[in-house]
Amino acid sequence: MSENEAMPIARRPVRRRARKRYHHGSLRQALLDSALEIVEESGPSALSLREAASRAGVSHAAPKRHFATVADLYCAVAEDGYRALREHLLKRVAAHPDAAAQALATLGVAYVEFATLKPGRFRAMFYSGVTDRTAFHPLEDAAGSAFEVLVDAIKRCQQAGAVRAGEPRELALGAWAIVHGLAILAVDHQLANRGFSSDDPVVLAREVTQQLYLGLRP
Amino acid sequence: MSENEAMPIARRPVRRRARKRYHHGSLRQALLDSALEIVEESGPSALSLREAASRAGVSHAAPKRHFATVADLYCAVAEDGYRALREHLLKRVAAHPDAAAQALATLGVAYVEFATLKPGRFRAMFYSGVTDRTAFHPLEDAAGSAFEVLVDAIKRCQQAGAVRAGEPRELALGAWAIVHGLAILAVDHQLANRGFSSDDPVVLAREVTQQLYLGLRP
DNA sequence: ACCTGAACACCGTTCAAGT
DNA sequence: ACCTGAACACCGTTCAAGT
Repeated sequence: MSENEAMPIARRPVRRRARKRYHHGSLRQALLDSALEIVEESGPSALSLREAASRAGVSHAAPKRHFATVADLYCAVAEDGYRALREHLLKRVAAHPDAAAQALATLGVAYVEFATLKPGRFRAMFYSGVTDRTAFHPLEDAAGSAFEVLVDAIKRCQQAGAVRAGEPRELALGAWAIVHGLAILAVDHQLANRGFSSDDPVVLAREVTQQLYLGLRP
Repeated sequence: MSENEAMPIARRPVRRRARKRYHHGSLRQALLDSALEIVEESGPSALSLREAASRAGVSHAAPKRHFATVADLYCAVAEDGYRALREHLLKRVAAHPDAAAQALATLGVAYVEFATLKPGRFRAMFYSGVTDRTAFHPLEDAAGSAFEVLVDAIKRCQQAGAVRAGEPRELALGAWAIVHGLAILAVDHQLANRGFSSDDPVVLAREVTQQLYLGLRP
């Protein structure tokens, strides 16, 4: 919005600091930090190599060595996002070391909570602009690690007799789908004005995870 | 990809046909058709006013009267998509006029089926590039109408004793979230190489809707 | 009312050149 | 190895001008 007009003045000190040495030293991380700023400020579609370079205080062609194309920068944001998501989930789950069923419910709510805390980052993680993300192995690994947190929680519930028998990964898919669907709909403002019991996605997440646990049948 | 190189030759006849009259007559529809072509060919991020104008055989500034900004074009694609989605859902549900529970299950599978049949269009409907879609009332109305199909199916199930008591809209939200999450993950290639029982999103949709119906509890 | 063509400020991407 | 600056082909958006 109006951040774009104010930006050249606001980032001058950053630019000077970054140019003390010709070799930046940690340009990759600086570009990633800029990228996170941009998506959180203006949404995933506002992310560009040139703007990230500008905020890092380097020329528009400088990112090339670190991010060959803009898709690489998007994937780095997504990878970083999956790592942060995993950390967030583990932190929330740690509060329920013994209660397996409660840990699973908390996990679902925490997923939606993560999305609402950093909507720009979450939307960037699932931004449809990048089609061939399966080619980026670090991203695939980070996404897989986050998913395993959910699979483990399902397994623990089964051992505790709190979840019915079945392939844990398959059950985890349903649990992922329901909270992911809710989170994506929430950050894309698709849930507004539709007569739901609350406007808070986290409250809706509690309802919806409960629905999945109990089932729709009478 | 390589469609871009071949395009100028391929669309010459269209251009001539469109320029027979100075006034195009139905430029809005022509631009929308071009837009659907583009998103299905190259994904939602490839959509642009200039490319749509070019395919419709008009100058790059011609869309202005019909779509003031590129966001308007995205919203028109999304609105059209919701109408098509509603039609698809109604068509599939019509096969089960008496069996309320089976109609509900079919609805969920049909949602994912729609996404996989027209992935570009489906991704465009939920493309994060447009942030303020709530301002576009025709889009909101079309989305609301599609959601009502699901709410009605839930109500019928409750009347038939196939779904437990509760606010129908709230139950519909959970059902929407789980199939929407699965559909989005599928069209964004997030389900590949994760060890699920099938690579077919429609098969997974059957599993997941069944999970929601039965519940995770033992 | 509807469309054109020039104009301007952004992009991504490439490449020769500098350190 | 890492960064710069010029260059080119795309965008969105505006605006005076044509029909």
